[in-house]
Amino acid sequence: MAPGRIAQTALYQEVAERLRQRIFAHELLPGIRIDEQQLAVEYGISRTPLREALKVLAAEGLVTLRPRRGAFVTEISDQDLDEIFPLMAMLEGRCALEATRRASPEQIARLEALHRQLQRFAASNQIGRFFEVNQEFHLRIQEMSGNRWLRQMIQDLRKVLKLTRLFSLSIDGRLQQSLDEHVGILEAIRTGDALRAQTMMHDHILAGRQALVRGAGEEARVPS
Amino acid sequence: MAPGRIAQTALYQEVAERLRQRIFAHELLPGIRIDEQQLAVEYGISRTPLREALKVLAAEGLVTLRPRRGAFVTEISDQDLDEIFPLMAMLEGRCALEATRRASPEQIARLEALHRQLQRFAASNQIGRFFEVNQEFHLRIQEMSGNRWLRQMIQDLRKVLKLTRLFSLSIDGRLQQSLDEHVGILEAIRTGDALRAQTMMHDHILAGRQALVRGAGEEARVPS
DNA sequence: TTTCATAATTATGGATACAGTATTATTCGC
DNA sequence: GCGAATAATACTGTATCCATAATTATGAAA
Repeated sequence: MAPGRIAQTALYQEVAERLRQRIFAHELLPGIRIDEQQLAVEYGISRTPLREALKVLAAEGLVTLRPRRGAFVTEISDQDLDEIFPLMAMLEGRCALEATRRASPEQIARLEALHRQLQRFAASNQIGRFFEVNQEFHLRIQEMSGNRWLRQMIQDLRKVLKLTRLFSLSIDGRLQQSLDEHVGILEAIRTGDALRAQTMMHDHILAGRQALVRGAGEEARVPS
Repeated sequence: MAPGRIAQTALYQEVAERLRQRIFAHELLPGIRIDEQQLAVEYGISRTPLREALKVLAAEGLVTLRPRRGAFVTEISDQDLDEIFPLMAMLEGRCALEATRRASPEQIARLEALHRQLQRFAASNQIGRFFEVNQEFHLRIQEMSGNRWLRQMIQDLRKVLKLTRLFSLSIDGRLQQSLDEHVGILEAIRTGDALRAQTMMHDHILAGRQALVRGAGEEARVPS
């Protein structure tokens, strides 16, 4: 093990996180086999923590373990996407509902600050930054809902979604459309209209999926 | 390892399943520490597959791994229940909605057969059997929804719920009330009223939680 | 030339051994 | 007698080793 490491977190957790990042970065593409031995050598660790990390990722659905066959990055089908997005819409809609009911003025102000950041990144067409802050925006609302399990569930699904190359935001006009939808959501939260916030968030998520379907085939390619 | 075992599934999966059953049977109570070494000796296996099994259970939320402290059976608070039940209600409601839209006459007939079984077990006050078939009833509707992710999500939450001793069905009158609610759900599914099926299932789940809250303190004890 | 069977190689799954850290108990000092 | 510090013990975390199963390659036969 590398000396100087404080090792407060277990090694298998670190390995799991590194693998997650590589999967999310599409460096490890869905379907390919994850070579335990090679990775162990590459990371300079033994196979034991690596195997434990793979078990964790398998439980998250990011990798699929075939007995005696090895670990493979999970492949997500279009049908999976069609099943997951409506779920996400429902769950995030619920978040918006609960968040609206419990929102404090400070929390709303924080959301609006994030929204202004989004506007800036959209104006300068910084899609990467927009993507990050957008995640932060949604995460914040999930936290505001006060329901730990609801938030966890959404995060788990989002991990699975990150397996695919979803660049709905890079589709022409989607960035502005997304911003407009955020304005509506914020408005509903600000005025305390929980049901409207729920509906708008719900439709916002589904609109993301719609943009994907429309832009199918022309999705951006990222050189691994 | 026991000879004669075909061992198609990995050992860690078997161990995980055995531990799950012991946790669900409340043989391993929430909060207690799971002794790796002792269990390894007890099962006649090494610590390696046991540790992998614990990682899986941790991902499911059944056990909590405290770094350098060991594995503990997860403790569920009342607040957790208050957060989980509305979620379950929403998710199972959604299942009922989708199931209604896709229901074939054969599937409906199968549901009604299960319902008749429930009536029999209720009449003879066989709570254990009722509980089992009740699970089957709900699971069937989840499968009918055709959404793999929705079903998985509900099953995951249900696992966590099984950590606690939830015997709402053993509370006086709840058995009959549950049956009545099922009648309503079945009626909605049969007539194709998806929205009504959703609402009724939603309320059915919440009613289970309500019964629990009312019956708090007087919950029945089940040996093992 | 293609297909099937057998053998060899490689990788996964499980066991055992070792090191490091945390907890607990005992002893010493105040 | 009580509290703190140090030492010992026990358990987690990691590495190495071994066995078994799967896959691939090679050779022979059709």
